[in-house]
Formats: sequence, C-alpha cells, structure tokens
Amino acid sequence: MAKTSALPKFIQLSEMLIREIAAGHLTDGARLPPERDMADDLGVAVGTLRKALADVEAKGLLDRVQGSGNYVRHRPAVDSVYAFFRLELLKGGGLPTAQVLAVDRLPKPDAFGQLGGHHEGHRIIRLRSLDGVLIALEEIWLDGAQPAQIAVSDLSDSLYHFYRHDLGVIIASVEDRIGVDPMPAWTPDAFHLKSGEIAGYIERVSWTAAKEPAEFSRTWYDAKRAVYISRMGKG
Amino acid sequence: MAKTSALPKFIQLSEMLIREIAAGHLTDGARLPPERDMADDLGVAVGTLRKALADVEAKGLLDRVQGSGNYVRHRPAVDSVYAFFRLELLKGGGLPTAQVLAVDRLPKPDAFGQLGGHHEGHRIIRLRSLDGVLIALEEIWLDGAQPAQIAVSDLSDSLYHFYRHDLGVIIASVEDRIGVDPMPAWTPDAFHLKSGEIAGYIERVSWTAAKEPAEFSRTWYDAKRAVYISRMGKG
DNA sequence: AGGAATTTGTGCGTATGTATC
DNA sequence: AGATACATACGCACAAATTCC
Repeated sequence: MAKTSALPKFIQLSEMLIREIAAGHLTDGARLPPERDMADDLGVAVGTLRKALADVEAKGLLDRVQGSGNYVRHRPAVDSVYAFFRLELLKGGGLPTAQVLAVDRLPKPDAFGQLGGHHEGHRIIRLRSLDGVLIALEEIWLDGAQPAQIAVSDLSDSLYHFYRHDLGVIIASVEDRIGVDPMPAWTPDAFHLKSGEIAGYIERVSWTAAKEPAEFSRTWYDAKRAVYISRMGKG
Repeated sequence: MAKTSALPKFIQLSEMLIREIAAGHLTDGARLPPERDMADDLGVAVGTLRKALADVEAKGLLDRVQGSGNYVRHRPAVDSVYAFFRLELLKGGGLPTAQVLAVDRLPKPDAFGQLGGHHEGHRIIRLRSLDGVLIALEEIWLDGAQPAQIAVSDLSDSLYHFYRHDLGVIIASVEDRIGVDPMPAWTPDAFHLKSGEIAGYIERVSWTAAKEPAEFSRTWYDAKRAVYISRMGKG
C-alpha cells in the first residue's frame, strides 16, 4: 500500500461527525453532549474536539452557541442527500459528502446551447467522497437565465436540495467520474450516470484545467485534495 | 463611553497584522519571524498568535508553509487600497480594511436603469473599517450585463482592484455612510462622497434590511458586526 | 428578579510530529 | 543528517454567555 500516514485526529473527528449528520443519525436541531463529555467518550482532548467542531460549523452543519451547546443543522430526512446521490450504489452504501471547489459564471459551452435561453451558465465544481474517501470530481452547469444568487456558501451542504428548493432551476448537465484510491487515469468515457429524480440528462463535459490549488480553498488538507485532482487530468 | 469589552487578543492580533500588511509595512513576499519569537515579542502565547495567523490566512493575506515560514501575500504598492479608498481622509489617515457581507444577483432598482443595459445587477455589501473600528456600510451595484464571475472569495481583498483589473466594469453606484463608534442613527442624507478615480457617480441607495446574521458569515465576531449594522437601519 | 450551575470561548504552556531548509 | 519552523495534541485555568432554579 502507499505510504498513507493517518489524517490528523481533528480531521477524522470532523469527517466522522459530518457523516453522522449526513446519514441522519444526528437529526436537525439535535444538541450534542457537552464538549468535555464528548471528548472523554472519544478519547481526545477538548481542544482537539473543538477544532473538529469548528470545522463542521464552517461547513454549515453545526451551530455553536456559547453557554448553550452545539446544535446540528441539517435538512429533514426527506431531503437527505441519499435521495439524489447515486454514487453510493456503486460502492456499497458509503456515506456521501461533498466539497465545493469553485463556482463561476462563464460563457456556456456549445454542447449545452439547446438547454435554456441564456448564453452564460454557472459552473460548479465539487469533490465527492464516500466514507471520507475521495472518489469523484463533479462538474455541473446551470443555465444563467435564472435570477440565481450563487455563492459557495449556498452550496456547501446538499447541492441537489439547493437546486430543488432554493433555486428551482434545471440541471443542464451532470458528469460523474468514478474512481478508487489511488485515482486511475481519466478517460473520456469513464462513467455517465442518469441522475435520478433530477429533471436533466447526462452529457460529457470537456474538463478545463483546474486553477492553482491555493485558489480553491484555504486549508492545507483542501489544497492536498485539489492537487490530487490535478493529477487526474494528466492521466 | 459605551460598555465596550475588549475584543479577544487573537482578533486584535489578526486585525493588527492585516493593517500592517494593508499599509505596506509588510511587503508582498516578506517572511514573518518564527512564531515563537513573534509570540514572545508580542507577549502572547504561541497558540494565540497561531489563531490570529490562521485568521489572516483565511482572509488571503498570508501564506503559511509548514517547515518554512509565514509569508505575506499582498498586491504591490501601486495597487494599494489607498489609491481608491477615500474614507480615510475624513478620519485622519486610518488604515482601511473591508469585509464582504453579501454578493447577490438581483433585479436592478429603477434608480440605476440608465446605467448599463441589463435588468439585473450584482449587489455587493461590505463593512468598512479604519484602524479596526467599524465606520461604514457600503452597498454597490454592478451592471449585470458583464460576464462577471462574482463570488465572495474574489472580493475579500481590495474591491476596487478587482473592479479595475479583473472585471473592467463601471461602478453603477457607490454609497458611503460615515459614522463613529457608536454608530449614530442612519438618515437618508448622511454622507455622499464622489468616488475619485472611479468612473462612476454617487447615488443614494435605498437600504434593504440585512438578512439574518447567520446567513452572512460563520464566526461569532462576524455575526456580532452584522447585528450591529442591523441597528443602523432602525435609527 | 436574581444567583447558581452549566456550557462554550479564550488564553497559556508544553510535548511531540512532520515538512522544509 | 541535523537544524529550523510550522502542525498537531494535550491539559488546565479563567471569562463570557446561556440556562435553570
């Protein structure tokens, strides 16, 4: 196996908590135990747990209130990411999470000209993981004619929930590339999945090279992942 | 004076560093002293300084490299925020900083119909501070016809630099409201400044109420500031 | 209304790991 | 290989906000 040194504890904790919330084991509004109790149960120092909790809060899944407690923020179960997330079927039921890399308003590629009347579109690039393992890069285009207010913060949770309830737009294209760790060389016809309940269709997107990792995100670990993706393009 | 409990040390340190960088005292590429030395000089614990450095890094003004050092990231002096920031003239040379609260694509108010052909515009709301003291709320509209890729991350540094170099658009309207601490009641005719080198003009913008603080940002302090602004609207 | 208990936030100091030089 | 420097992790003490009695 590759020389994979373990991730830091606070990252492991953060991802564990996110998976617990995404899976519905921690429902919306639920209050976590006091940090000291939680840290004792998990066998870590309070400061380490707090760093993980700050990470979950930054992803919008937790509400931390001084003097009160840590409260889970998650959409109800009916809007679970499971409803629209098809990747897990190919991996045996892992828990999906996502991380937005970039949201840009760009001229729409010709391949999508027939969908929507606008000459521009919103391009969203996300990393998708199952059980914390990076498995896919996702590129999605939304038609630009909608009065869309798109920002990274809006997309940090369940992207599809955002589509249906907040935006009400049509997905122009969804491309899923499936891989294992380490990611194999990318080929144009890797995987194309029909996207379930979403009113849209599948189309291959020509992948433009990613910007520098530093432009995508701010933490060391995010940058690592971005570099990882960059290697995909060279395959 | 009002009961102003001091801000936490790590926030004070963070804002001090940001001002030092914005003023050009720490030039682009400069390497900071080792964290232990720096913490000793400043009379704080290393962990406290590290929290401040993480904050500066999150704002894109610092590059932290393990095993190497902390490196300043800043635009060259010719593009200093001073070139386009007029507020400081009224306060005696304070160092301006800004924080983006919201970036939305919305139908353009009728008052701006004569500028630009598009019916939509990008509304940007920023807090502006001098020497760390909050003094103004800024609302700016850009015409939506431009192929603008607007996201909060693009605006975190110098907004005017972004206008001129990255976007190349015309500022539809700029409204500056000047105040002191505590912020006085807002009145429609508070202050309207001609915006210097910017090709645009000044117009009063009817201020729509801010969303909930939680929608703007994630940290406790950002939320505090948002609440502070809310009180302005009621004055 | 008020005060005690609970819970998170801040700050400190230290030891060890890991990347860079 | 050694030295330097940032990253992680631990534990503790006190402050501040909330909640409860």
